[in-house]
Amino acid sequence: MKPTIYDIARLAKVSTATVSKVINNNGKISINTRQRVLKIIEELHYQPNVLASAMKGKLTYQIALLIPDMDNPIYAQYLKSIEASGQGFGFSIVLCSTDNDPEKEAKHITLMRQKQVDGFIIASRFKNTRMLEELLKDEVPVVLFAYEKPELLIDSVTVDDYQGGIIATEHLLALGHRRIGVIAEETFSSNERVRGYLTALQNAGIDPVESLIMYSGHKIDEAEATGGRLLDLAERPSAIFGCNDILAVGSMRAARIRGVAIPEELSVVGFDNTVWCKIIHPELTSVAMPVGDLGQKVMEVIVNKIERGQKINQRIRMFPEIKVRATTSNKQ
Amino acid sequence: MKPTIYDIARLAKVSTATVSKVINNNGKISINTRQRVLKIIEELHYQPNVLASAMKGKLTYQIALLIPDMDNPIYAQYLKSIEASGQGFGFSIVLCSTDNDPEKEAKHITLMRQKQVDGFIIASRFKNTRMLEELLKDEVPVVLFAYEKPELLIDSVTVDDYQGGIIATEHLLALGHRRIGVIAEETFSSNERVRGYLTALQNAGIDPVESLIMYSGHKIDEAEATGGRLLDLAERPSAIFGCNDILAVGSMRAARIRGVAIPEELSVVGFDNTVWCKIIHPELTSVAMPVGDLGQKVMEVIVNKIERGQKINQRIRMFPEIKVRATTSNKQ
DNA sequence: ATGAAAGCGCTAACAA
DNA sequence: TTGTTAGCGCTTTCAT
Repeated sequence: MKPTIYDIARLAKVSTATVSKVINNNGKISINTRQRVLKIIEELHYQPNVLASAMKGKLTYQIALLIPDMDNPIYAQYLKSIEASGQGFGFSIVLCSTDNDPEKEAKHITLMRQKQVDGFIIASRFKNTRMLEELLKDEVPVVLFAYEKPELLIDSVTVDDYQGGIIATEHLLALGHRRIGVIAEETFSSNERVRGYLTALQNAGIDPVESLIMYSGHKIDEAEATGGRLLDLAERPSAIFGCNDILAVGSMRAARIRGVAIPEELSVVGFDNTVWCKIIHPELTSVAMPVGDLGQKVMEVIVNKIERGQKINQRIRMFPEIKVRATTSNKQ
Repeated sequence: MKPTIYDIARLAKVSTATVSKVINNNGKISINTRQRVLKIIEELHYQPNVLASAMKGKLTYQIALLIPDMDNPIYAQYLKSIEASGQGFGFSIVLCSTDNDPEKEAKHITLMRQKQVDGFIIASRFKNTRMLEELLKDEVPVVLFAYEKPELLIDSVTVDDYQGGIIATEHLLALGHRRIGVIAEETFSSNERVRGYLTALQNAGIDPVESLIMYSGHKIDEAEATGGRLLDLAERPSAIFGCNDILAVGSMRAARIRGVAIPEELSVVGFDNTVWCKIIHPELTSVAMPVGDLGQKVMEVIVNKIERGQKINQRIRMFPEIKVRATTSNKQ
């Protein structure tokens, strides 16, 4: 059997209370007793049972991360970043793939609450608003990541998507492009990026053309099809802004199929700056978010809520920056 | 306060024992009592506390997944597949990124044991053999995934890497290639794939050329450099087998830089059949493992160990198959 | 069919 | 400085 605190107490000839104090470094313990207890702990390879301590109102040091799926490489990066900063704060991450399914979202949340996780990080999108409201009502620590829910008073840590849309579009405008297509998804972030695109056009005194704004599913094939529709327009855009790298890469494929040269005949900008940018040819210009900092920040926020019951509500938006690569050039 | 089993018992005018039996569907409970209890549970939105039940010797329904990192897209796929089948079995996955660091491996294992996870799935590589032996000694359920440790009596679920190496090489041989380079990593799987490569050459009556077998780090830049060394050989190979897609894609980049046309002047085969194969141009021929089936299998194995204490040791190897795409063609 | 009660391993208030 | 003890929420044995 695994040794318990009782075994340690017995062998060290002290009470379990003393052992507990030694383990948790609180209360006053004489140096002698402490050493003796520590020695026994060492000898028996004693490991405190986190469950039992959580039962007494302590934390489980587990945070559930709800994320749509791992097919989009940016989600893998989110996960990596959040898990890494979690380690720094002493929290483990329980992964919950939602597949954009509100049912699954609800099941995960229910299950994770039964497992007494200390909080929830919800990444990228979440359909089940009812569930979110319930968490809020029950004062469960929740923070949204790379996602906002303006209608709810709920903390979030995101990149400034609107700003990102502006940056991407201004980059293309500066290269002389006037007819700029955009491919978006039906998500909050995507819409913000489109809003940035419109602002940038307006600032440049260009009237937005509705037919240049297209919506696509999140699979690469759908992106390719949508990019194709943009390229098949009677008056073809000279540049495309994909609201994420998948959408941009899909457009690049559509261009290749049609023999449209990138960047000579078509400039393309993506968003997320995933590794795809560097493996595709030509390398993709993309708007980068500071994923590492975002992960760090979201853990800070949720840990403050968990450990200090911090109630301050905040929407943190960090700045994106554009990584210029080979898919964008002056309009010819 | 969240309702406990006592609240339910009180309101339903039964004992906690009865409530417990209703929740767990065991013992004999009259239909009336059951209904009454269920109704109260419903009304209070009662959620049993998994911690407390785990304290009484039940499971936590959590499995720790140790995985090197998320940068390799195949790991993200592993994770996705394992998490999905975990859901099917009612187990959650706690993610532990090891970064190939034996210290981190050890820290995670210690921590996860304190958190009383029911078992461990260790994916792809694991350096800390001492830790592994300790788990085995303590009879903690562990299964290796996409990784084997021949010197230890430990269960594993993998693809048949040796066979995969044969398949990849035979594909190239069938296309008329004789001088085939290979880029490997210093891992068990990679070595198996190289072994398959050697076997296939031998079967074809070709003497392996030592200088055509190169080892690379796991980053794309390192792969590109190594691919470059292969291409800069006085007598350049007409085909390269990359022991994973990163290595293959790195070679493709090296080829592009040197103006070596793929597949006309160089055929390339990868391994893992990640999404990279479909986004790179030309699309990469790659050996695919049945990731979904592997994930399913590994959960089956570990859940049998956890729930039925199954002791049967087994190494399960599933069959790979090649997905032929555009990077391979007849030697010209 | 139902309930009383012990106890899982730990923490913390209180006593000594 | 150290120990006693009550309980966290649940399961399970043994009575009834």
